[in-house]
Amino acid sequence: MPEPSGVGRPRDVRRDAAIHEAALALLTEVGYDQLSIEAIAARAGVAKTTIYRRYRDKAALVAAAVEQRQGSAPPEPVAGGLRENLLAVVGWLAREIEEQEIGLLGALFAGMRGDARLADEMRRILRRDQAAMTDRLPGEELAPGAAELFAEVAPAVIVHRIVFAGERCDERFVRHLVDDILFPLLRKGIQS
Amino acid sequence: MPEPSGVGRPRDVRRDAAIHEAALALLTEVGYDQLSIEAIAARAGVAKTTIYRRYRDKAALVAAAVEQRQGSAPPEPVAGGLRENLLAVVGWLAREIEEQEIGLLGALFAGMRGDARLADEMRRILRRDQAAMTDRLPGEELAPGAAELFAEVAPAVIVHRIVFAGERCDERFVRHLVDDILFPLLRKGIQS
Amino acid sequence: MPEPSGVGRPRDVRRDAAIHEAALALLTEVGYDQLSIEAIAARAGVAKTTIYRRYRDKAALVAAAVEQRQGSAPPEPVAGGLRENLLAVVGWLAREIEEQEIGLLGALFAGMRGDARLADEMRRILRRDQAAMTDRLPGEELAPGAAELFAEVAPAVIVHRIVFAGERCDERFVRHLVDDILFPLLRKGIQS
Amino acid sequence: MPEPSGVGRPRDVRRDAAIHEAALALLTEVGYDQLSIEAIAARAGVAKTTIYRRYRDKAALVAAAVEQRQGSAPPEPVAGGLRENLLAVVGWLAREIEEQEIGLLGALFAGMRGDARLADEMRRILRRDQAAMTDRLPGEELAPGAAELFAEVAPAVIVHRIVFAGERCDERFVRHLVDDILFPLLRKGIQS
DNA sequence: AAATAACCGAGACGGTACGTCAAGTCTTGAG
DNA sequence: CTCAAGACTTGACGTACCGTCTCGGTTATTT
Repeated sequence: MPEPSGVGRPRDVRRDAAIHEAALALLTEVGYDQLSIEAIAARAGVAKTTIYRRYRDKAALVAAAVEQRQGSAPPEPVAGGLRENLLAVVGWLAREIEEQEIGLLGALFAGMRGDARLADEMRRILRRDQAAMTDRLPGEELAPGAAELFAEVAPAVIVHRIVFAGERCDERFVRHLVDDILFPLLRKGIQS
Repeated sequence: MPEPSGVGRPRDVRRDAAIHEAALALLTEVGYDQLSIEAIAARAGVAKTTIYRRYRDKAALVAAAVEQRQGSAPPEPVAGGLRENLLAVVGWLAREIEEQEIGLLGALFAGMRGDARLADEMRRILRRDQAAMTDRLPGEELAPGAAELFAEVAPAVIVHRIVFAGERCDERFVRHLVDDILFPLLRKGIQS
Repeated sequence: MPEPSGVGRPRDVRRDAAIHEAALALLTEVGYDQLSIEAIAARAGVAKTTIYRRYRDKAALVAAAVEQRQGSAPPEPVAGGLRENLLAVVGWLAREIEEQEIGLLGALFAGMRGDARLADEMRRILRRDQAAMTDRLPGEELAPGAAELFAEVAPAVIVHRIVFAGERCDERFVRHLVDDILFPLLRKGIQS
Repeated sequence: MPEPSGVGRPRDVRRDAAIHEAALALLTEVGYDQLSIEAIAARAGVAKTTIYRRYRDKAALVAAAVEQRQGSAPPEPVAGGLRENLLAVVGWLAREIEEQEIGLLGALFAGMRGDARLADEMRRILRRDQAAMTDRLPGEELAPGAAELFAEVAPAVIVHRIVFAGERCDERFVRHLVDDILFPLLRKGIQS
């Protein structure tokens, strides 16, 4: 993509916003592979060329749209022990993924084939929140390496449930995930 | 799909095979969303009609092809304790997923939107091996509910690693998964 | 263009007709360079691909449409001498060119660049009527080589008048062309 | 087009020249309907705006470029009779047309539809040289009205040969045109 | 000297049409 | 009824130019 070089008429940022908005809306409405540039352009009230000037293809557009979107912030550490904080963070994560990441996951799966660059981009985005997320856990109760373990297991199980089991991540599931999996794994002094 | 009713010229089973073969080959070559019925027909040396007579659309075809494909069987239980058997089963699972399920995952993600029927179909297929798989684990060392936990965690972490981390599932990772996650979770008498 | 090979569903001849009709109509309405395949398809009630299956591009389509179109037949030889027959034939030719060849001329000029094949095609079409035309002239009054001379001069002057002078070819002009140019040139025994 | 009013920064005449040059070069290279303003601007090293400030559209630009281009002057009258002068003038005319008018003709045909103003402009340009041309012919040998007849027939037959017959205008053709057509028509005392 | 007015390059923008591709349906003729 | 071949409609693709419109910056003339 030819980056805007500063000379010439500057790009209209309202168009960027409109495109992102339309893309995200349609993404959640129809899913990734039913998503068409044509429809995004129409919804955004923008010419197709205006999109193609910015993004090489659908994958790049979705990546940008998702990156720019700001999800809600991870919850502040709460009073109480590790378990309470795990419940808070996992609950937040489950909602976050459930709400809008699904379309993104489709983009990732569908697009990473034949476009390693996109795959990397996606992974970068996905990792973005992880640091902030694991910071919320109280260090003193954690086993060594627990943060990595959390990032490895928690999103995996949540995504797996949503996509492969096709079930919601309700309160009960969050408690199950914390009590039966994460808490035993992460708390200090349990490693065999 | 109009099931063949028995009268008239019978369907040529060699065509079914050729179609499946071509579909799976192209699936791993180009990925799900670059997969075209047109190309499958060409590769299989078969008319498009012959495919549409059998499957409603691309999703159904892929589902059938994946279902019919026989992966290698899960390993027999080995002498030794739970850990050895976990290593064997997880190693097999990782190879299985790594080798060819990726295209299927793309299909699942991309297709489940707007086609709940397909999603269910896919889930049914995915669950098929799980029973056989968990049967391989020695019951006497397992905590109660361990089989479900295994099915919930192991594939999730493997898929997550491949897709989101974009890393291989080598021997080292398998040991890590078993020793740091599965073994602590599943062995009898560890539940708090 | 892949010629239809006989096997498979045959092309629908009514579509050919509709396409030709729409092309000729739009050609005379808007001219060659304002002519779009898209509009032809819409007018003919036919998909764009159905046109592109038959013709490589606009030029080829116009060539075919013009070729297929049957203009009126040249007039029968009339009683009377050479001059009367010349008047009849030239009058017919002028009307023929004036009515609908103009768009074709545009196609020819615009398209022969970069497509020698089309140019040849066009020339073939243009020459088609000439033989029939010159047959109408009474041989016994003609100087040797008069038929070639007629074909060389008469269409040239008519086209030149329409296009370059931008004037109609009325009765007066036809008489002028015959009396002042063609008759002196073609009648036997005048060669110096 | 807003004519430059004298105040403000004056237009850069070198740009006019560059635009004309590029236009004519591309015109002969790719033909009229493959000619794009975008390409002309690129070739001339000039912004599109700079062209659109001067010309309403492609047709106007081509018209101006062709008008400004100076072809070679018609030959001086030579010693000898009418035939020799005809040979000289027709030879010059054939070369002139053959060399570079073809693209112009395409412009004319393609553009006169829907732009009568352009057509008139073109005709004006085409007629420009005719007066000078016919002045070269020795009046005393000419039949009355011969100049008009020459202008009517000679360019017509030349253009027709190039475009419709697709053949070169070599020495032989020039002699044929003069001896078999123009000389008999134009010389004094031959009119029946 | 400043103000004004037009020129200029660069490129965004909404459009229109291009020519291609694949989807899924339909039609023919042969088996 | 199956099958191969291929026509057909539909709809999106990504590209190319169109002609218009900002921008920032550059000359000239006019005040």
